[in-house]
Amino acid sequence: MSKARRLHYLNKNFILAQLPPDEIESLQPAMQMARMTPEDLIFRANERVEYVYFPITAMLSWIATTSEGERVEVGVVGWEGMVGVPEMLGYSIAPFTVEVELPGDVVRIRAEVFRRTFERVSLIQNLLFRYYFTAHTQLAQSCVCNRFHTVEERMNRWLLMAHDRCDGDELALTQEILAGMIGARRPAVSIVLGNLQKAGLIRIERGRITILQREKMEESACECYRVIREAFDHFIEDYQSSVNGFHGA
Amino acid sequence: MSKARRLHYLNKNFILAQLPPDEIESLQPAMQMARMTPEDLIFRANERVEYVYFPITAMLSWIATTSEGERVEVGVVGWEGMVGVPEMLGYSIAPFTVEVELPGDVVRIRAEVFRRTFERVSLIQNLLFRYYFTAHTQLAQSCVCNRFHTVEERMNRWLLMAHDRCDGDELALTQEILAGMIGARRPAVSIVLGNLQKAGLIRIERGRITILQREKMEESACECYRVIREAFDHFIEDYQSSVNGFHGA
DNA sequence: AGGAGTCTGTTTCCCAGCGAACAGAAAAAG
DNA sequence: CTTTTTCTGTTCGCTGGGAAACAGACTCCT
Repeated sequence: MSKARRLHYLNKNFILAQLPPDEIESLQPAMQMARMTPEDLIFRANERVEYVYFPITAMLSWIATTSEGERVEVGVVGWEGMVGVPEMLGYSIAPFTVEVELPGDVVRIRAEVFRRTFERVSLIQNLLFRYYFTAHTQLAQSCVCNRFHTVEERMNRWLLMAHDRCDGDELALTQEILAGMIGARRPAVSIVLGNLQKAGLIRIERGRITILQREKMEESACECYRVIREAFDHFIEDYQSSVNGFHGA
Repeated sequence: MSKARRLHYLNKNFILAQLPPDEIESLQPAMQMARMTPEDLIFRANERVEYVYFPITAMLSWIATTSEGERVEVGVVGWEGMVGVPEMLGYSIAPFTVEVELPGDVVRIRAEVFRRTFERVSLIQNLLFRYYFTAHTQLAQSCVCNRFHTVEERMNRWLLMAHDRCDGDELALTQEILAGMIGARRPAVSIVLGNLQKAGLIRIERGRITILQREKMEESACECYRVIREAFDHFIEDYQSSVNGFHGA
């Protein structure tokens, strides 16, 4: 799916956009739009979940940490997904830390209200499970990427994934944060970013990275980007066709 | 949960053991016991799923590969779990390769029969989703482990996880395979194993590794082992108490 | 405007582990 | 028993990137 096609969903969250009107209506009172920045907390691991979140232009990340304080991102969530799935099963405790990586809008729904949606079998339920399985692929591929690929490759992948989920070509983030996302040190990231800029693929400014030549970045990214993207594309296209089958549209 | 307590489930698969009698009965005709060895194929990524598998003494692994042929395990499945979850959602295509890592017994059920279980909300369905979320934790922690931990730490973790899932203290596997599991080269594994043997924690024989001092191995393993194990323990204990609550037992 | 705080570019040292290669030992095949 | 195959132990050079440190640049605050 092209970035252009993706933009179709940028004014709304893909999952919410699939909800039948009656389900939307019942959630409406507990639903609110919010603008989130990296300072805002989404979930802290092992703490109670108050809201489930459906990003629109914001990008969230699942973060895993070690007791030594090392951090690495194990998954990203943008307009195509949501966080708070455990709520579906009646778990109120977040298994991972989730942070805002790129500022933007989200829709959030109070957890206890959202959970009621799962008291019967529904379209949204099936959709969310499918989403979760897709996220599983993302996680597995991140595993591979972390094991075998260089800082350059991992960073390239991350930038492309972020670019897919943000509005426009500018990513508002520092090199420090970027390094944290891919589990590398800042100096390594700084050098690699410098090379990309010399090659004209990106522009670096303080606290901001602008993607200039996305196509070339895709060429030089590791296969992990493609694998993950295909999984998400499949999730979206698959669901659309199943809905079309349902409604005869 | 102690290894001793775990052994309680070794004669049966934990998930199957939770099934109410009527569900067992309806699955019975499609269910069969089989002995699997590492030569047997479970799933190949992107191919059709014929059976879902519930290991008993066998240990299976989800394997991710790169196009260059590098391989790394992204998850293990033993007596506590199952493979074939996508079937629950009507996906018939395996997202990952799954292999037999340690030979042993499994129960398998023809996929199309198993799927019927999911046409209505049931206990087993909730159980399986919970299992899948636990597997998610395992995957995320593997991500961290792959990024930050040494060959020695990763190998230690793997040996402990395998030990939790096998019958007895002997693991029937070559160093080559072990290296593949943790995404390292055999020489590195060979050296680390040699050190463990010198320290008296294991015994190495051709094609076989015997765990001699499990407690000491746990001490020297990275925290990833503990995190994953706690997630699985929680899965099992949580479900048991919810069932007890249900049945008043 | 000036100073504090934050972000970025770069350098130096160092090592875990990859890649490659080979020899010996155990098992399997004949 | 001999040959072949499959494992295991070990060695060595090389490199990506971690750890630490510092200077310069930008931003924001007062």
